[in-house]
Amino acid sequence: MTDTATERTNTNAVANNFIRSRIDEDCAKKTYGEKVVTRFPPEPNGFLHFGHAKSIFLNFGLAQDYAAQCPQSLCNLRFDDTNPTKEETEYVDAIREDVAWLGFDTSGREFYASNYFKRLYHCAELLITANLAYVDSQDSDAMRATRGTLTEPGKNSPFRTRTIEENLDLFRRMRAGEFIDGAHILRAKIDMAAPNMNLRDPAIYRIRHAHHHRTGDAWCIYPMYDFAHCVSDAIEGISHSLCTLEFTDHRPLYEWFLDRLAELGEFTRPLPQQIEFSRLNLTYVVLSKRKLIQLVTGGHVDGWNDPRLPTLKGARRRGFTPEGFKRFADRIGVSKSDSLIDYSVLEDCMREDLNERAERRVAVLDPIKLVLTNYPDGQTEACFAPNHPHHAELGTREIPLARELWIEREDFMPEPVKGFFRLAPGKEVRLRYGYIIKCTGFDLDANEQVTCIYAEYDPETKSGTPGSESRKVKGNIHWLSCKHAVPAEIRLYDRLFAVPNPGAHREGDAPDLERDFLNDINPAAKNIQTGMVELALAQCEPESCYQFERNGYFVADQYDHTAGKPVFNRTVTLRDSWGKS
RNA sequence: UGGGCCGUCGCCAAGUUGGUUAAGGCACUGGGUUUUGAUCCCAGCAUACCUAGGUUCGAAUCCUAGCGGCCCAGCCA
Repeated sequence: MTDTATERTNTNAVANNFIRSRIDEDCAKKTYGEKVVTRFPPEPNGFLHFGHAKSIFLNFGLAQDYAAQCPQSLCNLRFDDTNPTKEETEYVDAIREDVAWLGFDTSGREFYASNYFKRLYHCAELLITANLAYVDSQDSDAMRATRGTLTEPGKNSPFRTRTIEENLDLFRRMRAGEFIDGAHILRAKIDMAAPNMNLRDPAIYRIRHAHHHRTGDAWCIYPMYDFAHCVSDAIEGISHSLCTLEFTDHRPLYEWFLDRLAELGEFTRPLPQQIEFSRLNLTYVVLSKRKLIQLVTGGHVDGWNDPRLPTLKGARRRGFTPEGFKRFADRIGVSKSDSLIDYSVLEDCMREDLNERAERRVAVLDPIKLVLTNYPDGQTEACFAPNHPHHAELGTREIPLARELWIEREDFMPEPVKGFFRLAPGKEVRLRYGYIIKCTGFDLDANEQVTCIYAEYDPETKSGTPGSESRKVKGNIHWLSCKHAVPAEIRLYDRLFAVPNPGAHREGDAPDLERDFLNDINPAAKNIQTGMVELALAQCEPESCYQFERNGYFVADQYDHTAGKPVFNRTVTLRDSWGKS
């Protein structure tokens, strides 16, 4: 193990990974001089999701970390906008916001593949001139038919032998708009018999008479990903171009383009290198763009920022935090093996972050009335609760106690089961920050539902007073004075899907059975109810995070929360070793 | 059955120019603190690195043969 790797382990910092090792080598050899330049290259055709968060922390994090030893290290936000039929400005703005939300300032380092259209076009002509690209006039069906299969080589196009002059002429006319979509296509001249399908004369430029969100109608031909991406990397001086595993087979093509262009004098070495890592797989969610779109357009969720959705917009509204995502990214690491991360890992990361930063408050989510029969009617007294158990400097706040209180319905059992140590007839429990009480009875309605609970308090046991510690009770429940609480809309969210792998085969399924992931949606993932909260909670700002004691972490809704109508979303519950067993 | 990538504890993941006892995190289990069944603290947790052979004084690391998983036949990215 290297010294730096040992340090990382000892300081419990980010673990070493194969990408860092590669970069370390390049730094040691000064391959790229004093810089490590990465890029985050989303296509602006959808919203960013949890998988992108992994990539963002990887790319921006690397540039940030290496800035210490390689001062010129940077990470570019680059919109990969080479397909005008799918991309929109709306997404560009949303992506920029999400990246900023995660904590990365992209001002001054915002790039677009479309900014390089002229240069890309020039590179294409260069390849044609070098007899390394040709205009094919077969239609897409014919191209598919001659591409061969995984086990059989393809056949050369009849247009493969066109002269350089003819190719140049046709390509220029393509660019001039003389042809309709699909009439011709520019292909790299590599090898139709290559075992790697990507090398069988891949398409470089296609005709698309479409309006581009940034270049308007200036172009009617657009470069393909494989061509645009490597050239964009080279133009921006990217040193390490990180992408997911499915692009591994594209690397030879990435290198082919850049090597040829370097030989032709268009780029100087060192050239950027592509390195692949495995994409994020998470249980209980779907992360494919197609499925996400289906959920939104099919009305299965309430828009792209639905708190149930694994989009960054949804996460923010759910109350997930950038710091929580950072923890998550560090925890799952980076490698090339296919991994499946349990959703609880993400939830734990959010809990850990929120535990540290969220002030405590009291909310009764499913209120039932408790009457202290020996407490004077009309009397009110102050109880004091710390705002954070580990941070005394955050102070305390006053919580008024009176005769009639709201407590959590599930904190009372008329006939307690074994191990239940909250309130039950004849049993004692402490009102958190208040007195010890003893249950003396309860009312039932016609449906045998508990409607009211009665108890007597012990005046000698008030929290914080001398002698209050003399008697210990195991149970400790939260409460709110009826007169001093306000109703709030409480949105209880849970995992979007009811099964770990939505849409996947299950044991016992017929081999040919096709399951629809939509059928695996968890109908209980959203549950809206009215609870009672501390008075001051209504006044908080949207997006304020709190721990509602004994209930979980909640956030004031980004859009709907107002002082007049408070709305809180449950981010994640507290861990509960009682509920488990 | 073409090519590429991967296979180390329940989940991640170091280690892979062969060298004594296979990092770390999460989960889990046990104990302690605690006015949140939360948090926090302490301890435990792979004679074993997909399998089988082989090379070697010595192999997770090298060789051979298998097995298993993922990706690729868009004028998408």
